[in-house]
Amino acid sequence: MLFTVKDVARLAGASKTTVSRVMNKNPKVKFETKTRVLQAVKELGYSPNSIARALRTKKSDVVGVIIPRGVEYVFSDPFFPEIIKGITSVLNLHNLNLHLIMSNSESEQREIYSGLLRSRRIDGVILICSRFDDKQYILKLRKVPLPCVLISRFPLEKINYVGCDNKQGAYNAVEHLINLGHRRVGFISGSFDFIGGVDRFEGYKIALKKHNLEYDNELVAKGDWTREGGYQAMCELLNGVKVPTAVFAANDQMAVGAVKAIKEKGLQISKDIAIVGFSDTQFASYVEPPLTTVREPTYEEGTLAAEMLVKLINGQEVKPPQVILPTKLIIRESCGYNVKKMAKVVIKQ
Amino acid sequence: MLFTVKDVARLAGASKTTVSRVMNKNPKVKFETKTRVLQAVKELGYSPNSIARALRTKKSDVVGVIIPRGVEYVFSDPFFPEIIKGITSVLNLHNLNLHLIMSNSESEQREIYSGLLRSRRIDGVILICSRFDDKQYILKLRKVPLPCVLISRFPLEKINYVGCDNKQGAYNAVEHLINLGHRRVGFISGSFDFIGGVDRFEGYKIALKKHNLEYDNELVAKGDWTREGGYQAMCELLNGVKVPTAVFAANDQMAVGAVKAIKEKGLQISKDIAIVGFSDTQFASYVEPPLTTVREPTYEEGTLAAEMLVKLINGQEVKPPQVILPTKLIIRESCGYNVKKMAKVVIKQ
DNA sequence: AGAAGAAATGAAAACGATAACAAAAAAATA
DNA sequence: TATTTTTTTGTTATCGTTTTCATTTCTTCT
Repeated sequence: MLFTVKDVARLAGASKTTVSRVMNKNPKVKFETKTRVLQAVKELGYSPNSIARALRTKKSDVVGVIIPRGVEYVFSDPFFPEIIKGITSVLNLHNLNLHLIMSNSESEQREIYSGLLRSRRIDGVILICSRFDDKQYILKLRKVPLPCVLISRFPLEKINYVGCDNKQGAYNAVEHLINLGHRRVGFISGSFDFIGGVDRFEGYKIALKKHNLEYDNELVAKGDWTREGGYQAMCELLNGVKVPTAVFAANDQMAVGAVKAIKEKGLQISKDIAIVGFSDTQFASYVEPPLTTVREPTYEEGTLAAEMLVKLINGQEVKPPQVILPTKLIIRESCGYNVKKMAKVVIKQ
Repeated sequence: MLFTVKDVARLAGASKTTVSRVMNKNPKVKFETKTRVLQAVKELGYSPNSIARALRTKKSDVVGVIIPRGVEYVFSDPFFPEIIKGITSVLNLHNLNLHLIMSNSESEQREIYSGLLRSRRIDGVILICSRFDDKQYILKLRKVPLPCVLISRFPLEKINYVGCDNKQGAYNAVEHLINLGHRRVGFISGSFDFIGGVDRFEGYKIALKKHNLEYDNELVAKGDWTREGGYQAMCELLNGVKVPTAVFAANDQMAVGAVKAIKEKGLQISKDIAIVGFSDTQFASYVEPPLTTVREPTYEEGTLAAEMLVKLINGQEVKPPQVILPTKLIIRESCGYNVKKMAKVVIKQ
């Protein structure tokens, strides 16, 4: 049996208002009545109807997390659970609930935006976006309007987001290779409809420039974020006129594919061709040899985004509206090391 | 600006009730008035307040998915996103929303059960359970009461669940090894607080028995589902008095760890020691050599559970209340093959 | 002790939808 | 045309809270 304030009020010999005050920890209730009410609450196992409360207060205490179709796998594998864990850790702290919105198709996606966001079911939204195409949805969100935080940098003004520094991360990876003595550093790109794909490519180019190496189209092959794509791209590079001595792949999956291609060619990783990945997904360390890669602070992206959103919902100001978290180069065994430069390099598990 | 039925009614020159009827596709509205109302709806960009509707109808159109702390990683990696994808694909079809409940601690877990489930915020629950300990929560759920479907077999009567056939899967894996000619088949177990851990162990033992091989404690080492645990367990086996010629690990992560240990010992996978994993996670195919493993139909578990729950919510009968989905042995390269038995074995990518 | 002020409590309205019932309009029948 | 039946529409109550405002009770001070 489910009870209401009315039941509690009757049992405690108080009014509905008083019961409500007790439930909401309003201090203007005499200690004695409070205990009487709490006793009744306990006795009946009463828990307020959050729907009714939401209707009256116009606050649902629910946050929507939107995951556009396709994002969860393409980029990196434990991305999705990790980011959700980060988000929930913060939301739980604030007694907020999480609505997971995962569209399986473009049309579903559209419905979500037209219906759900206006249904007052949600106090704010975290949008895990990553493609330039997501712009249309972001603009719609703004019109609702609903507090909103993106996960991933996005080239739009006046928007809240938290992302990781893809450009700098890529830069560090490539610089690492150059510091090891490599002059012919190849790149296996992701697709360029992804923001991260473009940024990582940028970082690659900037690193070359900084070290006076000329950008060479022959050293770049296009992948599609998958292992198979990485494998194909590496084959291209291996069969090209200029075979690179080191390759930076825009994510770990492709790096793993590249490793396979290199091995099949009878070459040795790190000795013949060094390789660096991006994201530090689990298989980066599973592969033989363990992959040097760029670690993305996925969990922190989740927590930060959630914290930002909570502030927005509470009408507080969000200090820097846009946050780019630093990445970290994780050095394992896929690049070996140049003895001359060894002082600069710390081998890490 | 957000509008209500009242606004639409005024603009369309109709009553609130009529507007409500149109929104709910009630057929008893004259075509002419219907179009007038829809015109007004469009003009104002009206969308019903789902909170108010939920209060009145006592249906929130929200389904809770509970993921107890720790489950998402221990078992197998893409488990979590894959199962969620399966669930959402069905829920979206029925216009149901998904509340993701992820507790970060035991105390949070407890709060969830005492508060959220009674808050009428949810019409039903999918509980991704896997430990015997989860029993307490299941029992609480029953008391609420709230339609509920478990993902994972659970040793309780009169409960709805969908799981995969861990026992048969393990059986098949071990039988495969035996068919290849192996007589000394080892087992790396997971922890036994997990239902799947016990079932897979059972399957191992049954397969031995069926083929007249005696169970031998010396051939069994305890892991903890992690790669590191698998590595340690394999080391134990390798240093034991009876070194197995084949090993079945209760999940892929441990299998990968075992592979590492075997390689370090200077032995060759499949030639010296064959190995089979469980789950067919992504790294099963990433490892060198690609792992023979048992595929768990994760996505289908999600869809089926969601379909069952939808039926329960609608008061329909759920035909078989408990479903065990079959697994599939994926044969790759970690076991090689016995020429004599080859006819039985199909090599697969 | 009585008045003024503060603290605690309660009655009634409101949030925005739907449901039950009643009434009006249209169609069918006599 | 009058009457019955059917279709369509509208009125009012309701879901379970919180909020506003009024009232009561308790303190404090002269």
